[in-house]
Amino acid sequence: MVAVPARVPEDAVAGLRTLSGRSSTSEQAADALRRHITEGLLRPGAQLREEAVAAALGISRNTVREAFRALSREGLVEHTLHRGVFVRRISAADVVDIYRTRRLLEPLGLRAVADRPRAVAALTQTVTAAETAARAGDWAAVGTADIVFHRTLVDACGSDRLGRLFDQLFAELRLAFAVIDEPRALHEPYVGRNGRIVRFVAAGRAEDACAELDAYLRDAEAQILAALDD
Amino acid sequence: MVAVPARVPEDAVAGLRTLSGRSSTSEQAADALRRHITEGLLRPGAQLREEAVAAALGISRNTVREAFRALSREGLVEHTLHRGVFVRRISAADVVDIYRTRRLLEPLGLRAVADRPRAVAALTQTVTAAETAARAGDWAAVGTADIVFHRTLVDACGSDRLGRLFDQLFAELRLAFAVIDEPRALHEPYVGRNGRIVRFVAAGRAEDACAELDAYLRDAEAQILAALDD
DNA sequence: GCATATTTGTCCGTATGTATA
DNA sequence: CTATACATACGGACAAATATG
Repeated sequence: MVAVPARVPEDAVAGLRTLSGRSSTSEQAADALRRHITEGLLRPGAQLREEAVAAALGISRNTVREAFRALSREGLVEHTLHRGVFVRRISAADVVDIYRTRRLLEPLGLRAVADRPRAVAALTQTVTAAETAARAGDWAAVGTADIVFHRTLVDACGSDRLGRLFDQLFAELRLAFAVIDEPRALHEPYVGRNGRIVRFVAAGRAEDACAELDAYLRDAEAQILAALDD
Repeated sequence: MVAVPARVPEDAVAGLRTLSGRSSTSEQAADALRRHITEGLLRPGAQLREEAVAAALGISRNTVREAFRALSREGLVEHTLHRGVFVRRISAADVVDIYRTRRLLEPLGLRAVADRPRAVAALTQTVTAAETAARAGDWAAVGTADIVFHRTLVDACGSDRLGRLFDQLFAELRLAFAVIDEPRALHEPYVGRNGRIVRFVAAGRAEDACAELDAYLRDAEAQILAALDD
């Protein structure tokens, strides 16, 4: 048989789940690849070879290529002509822009939350979940709770399009997280800070909450940028 | 030969320009379709039949399908399983959400502009261009100048991702504009209002500028919603 | 730098299923 | 209900670009 060329391991794509459902095959393929990427099973920079993906999913190359086009528009993969498709590598400039965007938008959500007791309750709940997960040492769950916290903030703006922008933005951030091997150092500090934010809001001190949020975002940005240098 | 079925006229796609360049064929096809849609040559609701598009562009159906997947992610077309691809129809709910988003984000840009004389100059220039076009009766150019004005606002935020969100959002708005047959009634009122906004900013009255911007956005939303009811 | 192998890009033909007149 | 047009999906083919030894 053929010697495995393996610039990238042949089984990088082996665990893709079997497809089933009533959406189109290419959409199911895109879903499977999306899950694999966001769960960190496919690392940034890894190449997705058409034939390997097609074989792993039991579908044709043409259908795989359709899935690639969709994922490319989502920013999860990069397409280079005649070279192929690779899991997106997030640059330092991307991180800077992502956090600039967050610092602009999340305060809008925070001020919207201030008027809504139910939103404050939802935020409190995610902080509690994060604290529980942190005590259990489940840093992946802590990271998820952090994302839910900030997504809840944005949701309070009431704009679907802003919500979708943030989903995409968080998907990119996950790609940056994937490069960091220390989930604890990454997520632990922010459990307490989210708690402070929500307590400020609950106390009606919206400006203090915004200041804390801004500090949180600046520190998180600096931490990821530092981790990206290696 | 085959009788033309023509739920949609066969030549709806006939004017697609010939492809050429150094990007992939499917990307060039997507570009050509994107231009046709944003320029209003392909109306919302029109079906893009694979074979017709492939024939018009002189490419294969597989390649057309790849282009469709990309355009679908951009929100320019809608994909319905086993029915095909249609130019996106913007709903009233979409319009409401789009303007909600604009009312959240554009004030951020307006406050950022206030500190930058060069940005104020750029805004002034687009207003002048709009006034010139209005005197000439070129309402398409007036519409373009309006878009440039508000895009300049958002640009002042300094976030690429916000800029891209707005590009997409304006692309959707163009789909809504395509349903309106009176370009003059649509664009004329806003030439003067953009002028007021920029004069407030130049005078250091940022809050007055924001109030005028908010009123502008509410009126524009109401006008489009009214036109959409028919 | 060159020859070769691999992979992508693109096309075609075709079979099957689905929605609509 | 049937017929038809169309989308879905596959597999094979070949050229062109890229990677490899």
